[in-house]
Amino acid sequence: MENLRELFQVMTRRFGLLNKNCCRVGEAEISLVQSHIVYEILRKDRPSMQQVADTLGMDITTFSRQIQTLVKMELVKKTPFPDDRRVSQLTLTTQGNYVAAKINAEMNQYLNEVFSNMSDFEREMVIKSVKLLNEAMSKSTVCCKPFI
Amino acid sequence: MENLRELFQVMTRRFGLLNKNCCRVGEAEISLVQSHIVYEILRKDRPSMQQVADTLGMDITTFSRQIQTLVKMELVKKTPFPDDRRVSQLTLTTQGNYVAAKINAEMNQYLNEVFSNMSDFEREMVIKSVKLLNEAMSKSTVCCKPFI
DNA sequence: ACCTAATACTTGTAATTTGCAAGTATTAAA
DNA sequence: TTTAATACTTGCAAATTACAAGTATTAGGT
Repeated sequence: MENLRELFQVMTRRFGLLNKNCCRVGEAEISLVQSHIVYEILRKDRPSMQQVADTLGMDITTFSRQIQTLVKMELVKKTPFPDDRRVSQLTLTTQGNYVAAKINAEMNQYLNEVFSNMSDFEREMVIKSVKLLNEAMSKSTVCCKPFI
Repeated sequence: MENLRELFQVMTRRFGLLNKNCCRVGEAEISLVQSHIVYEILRKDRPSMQQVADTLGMDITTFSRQIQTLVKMELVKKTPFPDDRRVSQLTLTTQGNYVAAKINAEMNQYLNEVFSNMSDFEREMVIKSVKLLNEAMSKSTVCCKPFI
């Protein structure tokens, strides 16, 4: 059998680099982790800090400080949750939404370019495969902490 | 069309977390970036610093210091290259090889578990897809700096 | 051969990021 | 009503990062 790990290592590294390069939006420059945070806040509905931190596998203290910076940058808003005043609900500001959309567009542009090098059949196969992988990984018991 | 970016974001995050969790080898604990470095040194034949740094998309100064730590940990050896004394050739020590092998084994164990949730057909398809993706990404002009 | 430029790396420094310990505030459970 | 658990925040101190500026070596032009 060919080397499975090598295949996946190279693939994930490429995507990691992609994420790294795609976080400059106009004047606002956000880090890789910050872009992941913004992405998750967009995807979920008013999530709590703990929720997002768990999803991303981040230490809550590190996360807390990252949120502080994002709030200062006026990309994220923290509102106390009325039903349980310990928790803060996270939302994106208008500017935050803009930044998220911009990054999203860049990523999709890249993905489309990647897929443009494939036939329709191949494209379908790859998409199906990624879905399969995601499902299979979520079933795994070996790894990893954040069970998304 | 379904949301391409979401699919890939989730997949790469999972693999990222996997890498993060899989770097504890006995007493030696190495960081995520260090494990990437060790992996690349193993894969290449006596690479130079610049080579590995480029492959990983790391700043050479950051890389230099990471190598210093890995040398102190006795996982990596730096030898001056006779034909060009500016360059240092990187190799793994015995212990370095052991650590690399251990991490590799863990990763493969995880991958095997993931694949055990699939049929033979699906497994073949996924592997073929990852290969396709790697090829397509390497052809892209949009991204990313390190052209591996 | 000789001067200049380019390459391969290293160090100074300063900012950012990280996580453990230990804190506060609030809610749940006994 | 006391105790425990949860959701976060701050005090640190260590690790990581990158820009600027350095050294050493090699390549190129004349």
